Amino acid sequence: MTAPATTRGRLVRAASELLEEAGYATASVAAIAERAGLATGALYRHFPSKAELFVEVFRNVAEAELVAMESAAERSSGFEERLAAVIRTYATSALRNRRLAWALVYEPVDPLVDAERLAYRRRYCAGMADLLREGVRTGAIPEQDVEVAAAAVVGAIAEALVGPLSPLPGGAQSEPAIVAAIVGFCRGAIGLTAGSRGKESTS
Amino acid sequence: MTAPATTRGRLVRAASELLEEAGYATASVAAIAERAGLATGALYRHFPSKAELFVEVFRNVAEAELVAMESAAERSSGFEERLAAVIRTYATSALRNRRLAWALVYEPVDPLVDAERLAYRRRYCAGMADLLREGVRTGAIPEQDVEVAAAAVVGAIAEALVGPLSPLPGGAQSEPAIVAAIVGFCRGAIGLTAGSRGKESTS
DNA sequence: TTGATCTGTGAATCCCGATTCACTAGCCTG
DNA sequence: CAGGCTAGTGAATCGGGATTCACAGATCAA
Repeated sequence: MTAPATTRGRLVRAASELLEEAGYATASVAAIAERAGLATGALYRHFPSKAELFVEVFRNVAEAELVAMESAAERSSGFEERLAAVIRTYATSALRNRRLAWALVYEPVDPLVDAERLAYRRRYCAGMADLLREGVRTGAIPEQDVEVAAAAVVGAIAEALVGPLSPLPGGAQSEPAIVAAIVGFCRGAIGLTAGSRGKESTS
Repeated sequence: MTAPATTRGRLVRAASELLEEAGYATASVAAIAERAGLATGALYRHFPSKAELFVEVFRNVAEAELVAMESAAERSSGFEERLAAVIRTYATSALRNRRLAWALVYEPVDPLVDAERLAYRRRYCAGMADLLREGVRTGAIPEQDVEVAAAAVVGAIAEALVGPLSPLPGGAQSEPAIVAAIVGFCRGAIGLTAGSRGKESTS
């Protein structure tokens, strides 16, 4: 986000940008190096392989994402607010950059990078499970299988936001509306009273 | 499922099997041909490319899946039963063969094959949206954004079942329990009263 | 029987992107 | 300034899998 002072930093930056713009597949070593203003060989002075470079890219992005969600959770108090804040944070960020979100969640990558992504998802899912557990403990939501519920919540958000079926491509809707619909969906899903469910009037 | 009478059929069969067993990446032309008892070149007598072969494979599997779900829906009456039947059908089949389900939903494939997969998901999602719309119309579930809800339901199921975070790999649970948890989750998600939510007792 | 067409063979070829490597340029240190 | 280090160059190499192709056998119609 700030200054890619070092060459290494510029490479990471270039790789991130290409990932955002055109996906992992298009982010060839040649392209990355060129964008960083280097020749292909130089990349290997800084990373043992393309995969390792992307491990770092993924780690960066994922870390930032997780931090944002954690701080969002801390900023709000009470189970319901926390849940909404976490979902909204993720949803908003994913919506801001769909391609990146897609790469982070679904896009095919080397096994090495995949491991990183998996770790990220696990942490995200674990965090969600913790949150749900808290809700169950305090009686905010009914007894339930929090592991499955957490996975399902994560999946629901991901699919609704970045999946190939996501609403925008087809029947355009405003982003806030989508986010609201998702929050409502998830609330109901885990047993909170529903509140608004996105669409107020029959269209 | 029945007789791979024609050579073409044997190729499709072989490709499906390899897809199930080890995924798209491992299903090289050489491997497919070998399993079908042919030399690599022969494949090209029947399909213009590997991708086109897999388009057919995907189409077959997806078609069967959709038919199964439709017939499940028709066999049951009333919104709640229909919904449960559809989810249970999908969940059960995915659980029976996770690898295939994964390939069908997430695994990296050529653009050509991807288009086929996308079409399949769209149809599935559209079906779900129709079902939800019916629910809204009959008053079984509250007014809501059925498009987003349908996508979220599909995503929740997929993630909970075949996603890398899915419960089985880690903390083993019985399949029926997972299916039940998912059905409960989805019921709540769209605004049905929850009923059982999978876990009856605090573990 | 002849030859035309179809199906199959499998080694050779192509393609394409990651990786290597011989070499250059700047820079610090004694 | 020589020697040694780091950073960088970009063409050549490598690897792996899809695709092609020159060459059979088999079948069938005339």
